Amino acid sequence: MKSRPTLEDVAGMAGVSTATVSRVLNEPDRVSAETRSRVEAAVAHFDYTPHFGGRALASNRTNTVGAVIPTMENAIFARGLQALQEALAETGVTLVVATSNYDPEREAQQIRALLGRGVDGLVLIGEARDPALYQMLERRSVPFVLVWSWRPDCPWPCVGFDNRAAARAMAQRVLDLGHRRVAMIAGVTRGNDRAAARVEGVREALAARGQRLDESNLIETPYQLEAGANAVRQLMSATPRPTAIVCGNDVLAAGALTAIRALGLNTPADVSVTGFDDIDLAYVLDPPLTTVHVPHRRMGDAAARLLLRLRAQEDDPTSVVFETALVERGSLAPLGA
Amino acid sequence: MKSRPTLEDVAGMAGVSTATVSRVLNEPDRVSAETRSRVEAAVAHFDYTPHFGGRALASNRTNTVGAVIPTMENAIFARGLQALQEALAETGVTLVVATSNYDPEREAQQIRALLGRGVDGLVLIGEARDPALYQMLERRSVPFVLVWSWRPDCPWPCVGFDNRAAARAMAQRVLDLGHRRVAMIAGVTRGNDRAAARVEGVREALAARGQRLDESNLIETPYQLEAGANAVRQLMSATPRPTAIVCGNDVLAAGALTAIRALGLNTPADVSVTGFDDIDLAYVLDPPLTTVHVPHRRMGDAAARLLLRLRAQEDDPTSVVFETALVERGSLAPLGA
DNA sequence: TTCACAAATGCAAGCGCTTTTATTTTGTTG
DNA sequence: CAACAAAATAAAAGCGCTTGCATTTGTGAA
Repeated sequence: MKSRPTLEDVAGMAGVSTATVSRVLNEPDRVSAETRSRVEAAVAHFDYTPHFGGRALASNRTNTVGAVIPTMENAIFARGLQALQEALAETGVTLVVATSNYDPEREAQQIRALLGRGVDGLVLIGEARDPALYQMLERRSVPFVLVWSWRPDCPWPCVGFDNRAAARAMAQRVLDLGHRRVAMIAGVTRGNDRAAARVEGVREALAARGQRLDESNLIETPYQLEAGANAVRQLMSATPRPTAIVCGNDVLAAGALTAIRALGLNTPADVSVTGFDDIDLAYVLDPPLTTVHVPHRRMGDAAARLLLRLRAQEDDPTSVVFETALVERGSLAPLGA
Repeated sequence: MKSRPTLEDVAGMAGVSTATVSRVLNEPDRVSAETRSRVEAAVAHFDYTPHFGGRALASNRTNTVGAVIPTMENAIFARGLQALQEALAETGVTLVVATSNYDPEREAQQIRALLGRGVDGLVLIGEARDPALYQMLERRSVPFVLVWSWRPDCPWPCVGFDNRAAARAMAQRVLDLGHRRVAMIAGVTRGNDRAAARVEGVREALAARGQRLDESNLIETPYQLEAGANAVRQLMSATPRPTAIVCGNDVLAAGALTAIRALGLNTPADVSVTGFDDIDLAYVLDPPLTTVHVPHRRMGDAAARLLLRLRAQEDDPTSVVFETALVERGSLAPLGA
């Protein structure tokens, strides 16, 4: 019986048509001040809020954008999302988040689910995905932005950084410090261009010095503490042992540090370790982690702005690249120091 | 020109009415197998997906539930949300997340925003909030579940644990180990019943031994690494210094450990530290953190189930309490050990 | 005063779907 | 094979809102 108030109720009370109430809500300037205040009073009286479905149907917009991220459990995405959300909220747009757990099939599924929810924009992590998916997005003309990765000539609108160059720089630094036996603990590269680019970057740096990352010195594993720890145990059982371990992200590096300590070894005296991302975790570790700083918040923010512009089609916005920075802390030291 | 396909398009192609197509989509069993496959073919042909707004308007449901959490940047919420989302997804329900940054006003605002988005259920963190908000939720008969806190006789459906009892147990343990100068770094208690309950718990344990937590030994500060570090600097400048610091959560404890190290002191030799939550961070710290384990995932899962039952109104579901466990690691040691 | 024009508002047609009710088809039974 | 019940489908009425167009009102210039 006590069903929610509708536009009509409000209009009735204010003595205007529903069209006018709608205008007060959406384009207040088009209504005279007097009428507006009368309508606003009625709105307040009923504690009226527009019906989302009705609105979406009539206007064919939901003011919702979706994001599909690998996981909420890595602080980097959490942080980026927060910024994304805040920037979108300024324009009255809501963010809906779904997770893929680094599984391409699951990601595709989640994208479909979000489209089904009527999102009018999409934020996706990285570039690697089935071309059919991109086709579908274009066919439905859903604006989207790729975040977290960037490369020259990427055909899609991106907001990211050059993972490969950043990883290369880190590996170069490791080599500059005299290390020659360098191993890498990488993330899973299938369906993850960021992880793959980081491996490539390290490979390039090594190649430039005439070295290579052979199979025994490269372990690919999920981005989890335990996985990082396991990888270290495997790497450190080789003879000779590596003197430096470059990790695909900070979580792997944290697991690595813990395992190294458990083995009775010392970082960086016995083996140096580097991370990637520069999450908070990195500087509470002991020793604090030398890592690559990535401006997650700023990326989230930029992604929001780019997406909003795409949606408004005001111009033809282009990709945004961010610089990364090598942050030197205690976990990387010169060989033999 | 190439507007999206509608039910009518599909119906036309399959040679049935729109009602039948709708049934195929929503209650497949009510349609004969033959018709169904014909419709499904047409759906596939158009790559049809129902229009969210139309659906929401006609059925008056969005199959969306909202959650307002303090922040995505603390792993505990991230983890709980992940579980929540997964459990909801099994029923085809989408989760929309908003953040309040521990600000009650902002939380209220976000709740309103979610209601405006037509969520048909709500997950909120903790119990402390303006009674007017609860009234509004009841008036609109929006089902909701409170997570993360629990106390006897809580009038709302809760899925949580007894923060006070857990904190009390931790403080008791600290006292049992011989500590007499105990300090606490707590979270901000305004609008945060979990933080407040944890302080109370510690107070109770101390009181039971004839001690009290005086002003100089209790610092209330935001849940941030830097804040934990600052608090430690302040506490350790007192004479005599505390021998044990109980922290309101693991993030504060991590900041504390880092600052203690920076002061040239040793944990636990010079001062013991305890945390709360048992996030991954806790066991990669050095020393690993003695803390209270909280089953975040299971809470998220249980919250989803409870909310779905509330929504279906099949019965009158009751609150769920989880047990916590004291996890002893290296950061807490007997006094003088 | 009158007219042209702009501003303010009302009218009413949908938007795409669900759902109740009515109708047709199918199957069953004596 | 008629008679009826059950199953399958169609018809059509909205759900609450936005928006193009028509109408009314107010304004300044002629």
